[in-house]
Amino acid sequence: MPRRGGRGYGAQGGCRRRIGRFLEPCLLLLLHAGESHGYELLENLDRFGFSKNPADSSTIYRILRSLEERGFVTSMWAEGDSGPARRVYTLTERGNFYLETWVMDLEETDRILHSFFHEYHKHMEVHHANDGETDKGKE
Amino acid sequence: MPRRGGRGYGAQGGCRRRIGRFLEPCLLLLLHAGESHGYELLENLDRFGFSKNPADSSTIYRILRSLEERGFVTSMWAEGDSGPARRVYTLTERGNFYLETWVMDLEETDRILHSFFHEYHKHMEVHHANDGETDKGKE
DNA sequence: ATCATCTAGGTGCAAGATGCACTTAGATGA
DNA sequence: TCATCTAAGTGCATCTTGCACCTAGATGAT
Repeated sequence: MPRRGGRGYGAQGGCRRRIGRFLEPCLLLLLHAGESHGYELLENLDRFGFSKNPADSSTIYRILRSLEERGFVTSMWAEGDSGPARRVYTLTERGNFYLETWVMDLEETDRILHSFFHEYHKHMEVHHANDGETDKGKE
Repeated sequence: MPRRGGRGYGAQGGCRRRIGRFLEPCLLLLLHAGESHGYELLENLDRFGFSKNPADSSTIYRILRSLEERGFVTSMWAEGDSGPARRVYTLTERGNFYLETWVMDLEETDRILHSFFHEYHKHMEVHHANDGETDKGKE
C-alpha cells in the first residue's frame, strides 16, 4: 500500500533516524582519546550504540578528510607491523574546541527532542482522557 | 582561519544541529491535535523549541506533500473567511501509526545521544583526573 | 607460485534533503 | 492603485549519504 513513486521528500521510505553528521562528534571523541586510523575508528564506533544503521566506511573516510581540510585533525601515513599502510589521524587544538561546540550543539538537540516528547505525552494524556466520550471525529 | 574551500563533507561550515526530517514528526503531532494548513502549522512549530534554525516554509510544504503521497495525511482546499484559499491537511489512521513509529525512532535517537554523552563525560573525567601529570603529549 | 582473504583507504554516482531566492495570487487597508 | 499580509508553491544549487566498485599490501592455504 505504500506505493511511494516519486523522488521528493520521504521518497526513500521508512522513518530513518538520523542526526545529521552525528558520526563527526563520535569520531572526534574517539580521537580525543588518542590518535587512530580510519579502519580502527570504524570498528570502535559501535561503542556509541548505533548497532542498526552501522556506519559505511566511505562515510567515515570522507568525514576524516573533511575534518582535516578544516584543520580539526592532522594525518600521517604510518607503516604498521602488519597489513597495508594506515593514515593515522590526530586531533588538533582546534578540533578539541570543535568537539566542545558539538557537545553543546547536541545538548541543544537533546532539549529539543525532549520538548517534542513533552508535547507528545501532554497531548496524548488529554487525548486518552477524552477516550470513550469524544472518540468520534477522530480516526 | 577556517578557509573551507571545496564542496565535500562539512563544506557548508558550522556544526549545524539537525535531526534528519525532525520536522516531519512535529507536523504529524500538530495534525494529531486537529486538521490545519501549512501556514498555520509553520507558525505553531516554534512550540517545539527550535527558535534558531526556524523552519523554511518551502520545507514545510514539501513535507506535507510527501506525507500526502505516502497516505499519512489527506488534503482539501478550503476557502477561509479571509485571505487566499488554504490547503487543509488531516491526519489519516496510517499517519497516526506513522507518528507512533517516529516516536519510537526518536526514543532510539535519544538513547544513542545519551550513550554519546555518557562516553564523553566518562572520558573527560579520566582526562581531567590526569591533568597536571600527563598533560604532555596532548594538545 | 597463485589464489582467496583480510586489512586499509579510497572513488563515482545517484538519490535524497534543504536553504535561499523567487513567483503567483487573493484579500485588505492606506 | 499600491503596498502588505496571507498562503502555497517552484527552481536551483549544494550538501549528505548509501551502494557499488576499485586499488593494493600482507597473510595463509593449496
